[in-house]
Amino acid sequence: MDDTKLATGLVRLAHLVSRVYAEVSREFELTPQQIQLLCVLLDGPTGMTEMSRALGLEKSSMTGLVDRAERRGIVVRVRDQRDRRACDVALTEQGRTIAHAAHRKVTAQVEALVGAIDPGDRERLESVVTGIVRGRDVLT
Amino acid sequence: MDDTKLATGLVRLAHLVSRVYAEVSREFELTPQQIQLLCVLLDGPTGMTEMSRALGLEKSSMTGLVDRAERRGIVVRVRDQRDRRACDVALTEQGRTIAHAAHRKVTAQVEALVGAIDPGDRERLESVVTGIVRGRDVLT
DNA sequence: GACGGTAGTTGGCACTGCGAACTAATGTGC
DNA sequence: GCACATTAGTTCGCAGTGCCAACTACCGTC
Repeated sequence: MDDTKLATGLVRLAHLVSRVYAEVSREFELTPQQIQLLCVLLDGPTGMTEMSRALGLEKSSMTGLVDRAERRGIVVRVRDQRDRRACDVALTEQGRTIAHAAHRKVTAQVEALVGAIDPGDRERLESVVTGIVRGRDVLT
Repeated sequence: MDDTKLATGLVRLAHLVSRVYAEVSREFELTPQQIQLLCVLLDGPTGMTEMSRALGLEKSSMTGLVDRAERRGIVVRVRDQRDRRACDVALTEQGRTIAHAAHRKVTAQVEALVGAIDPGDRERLESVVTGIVRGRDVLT
């Protein structure tokens, strides 16, 4: 019966983290989605379809997201030579800078959220969280 | 150095939970925000201002959110008698049903995500997570 | 009874994300 | 070598999100 308690706690924690994400994004005058896009691209230039998988979005949603990001000068579309239908999206210099800074800030604030906990607890929590996340997601 | 590992894991977890939330919401043909609204209201009728605090939104954003939810018949605005500026938002019967069902589904899916862990660890984690979350949030 | 604060709304804006329909290039089978 | 299905990405229309600034209406107080 109370095996929902941990789940509930994790959901709340997730909401909390989302707020941190949103706040940090605002500081950079970007949306959380745009920051997320940047973070995905830290792994290197990526095609639209692959990114849509990584972000869990429809391809059609990607188009707009990348359009707006490009307009802001944080990413660029690079036409693929081998396959002229395709294009890779890559970070601009500015985009890369923001991506790193945002990543640092989010990490720091989440770390602060967790605060001081017993080192043993931290390790346990870490391994559980890592286990849950493994092979499922792509992000920051 | 590796004190960023937990933070990173938590960010990924947050994204994962958001997806669960989004999927479940879609099953009910509602948005995550609308489901969130319902869950907050499970604690009882609530004024606009208080809800905006609970959800971390501007009051003006609440107006639209509640408008659309009301149009869908899942909540109602109840004019406050004592203070004629104010109103409480309350669940309709249908809203309550959905709120419970959605809560169950989200919890179950997150629980499934967590998977099997040692009962002792679970209890420990529960209290750690609860400790982090305490007094900061309101949600499911 | 004037006046400052509070509850909620309005309007304009940029952005999100979906589905369906589309264009253009690629690869496959015959 | 060409018809055909497939794949990459775009376009369009739509409902919804969330901010800010400005506003209305009501409350409490002096």
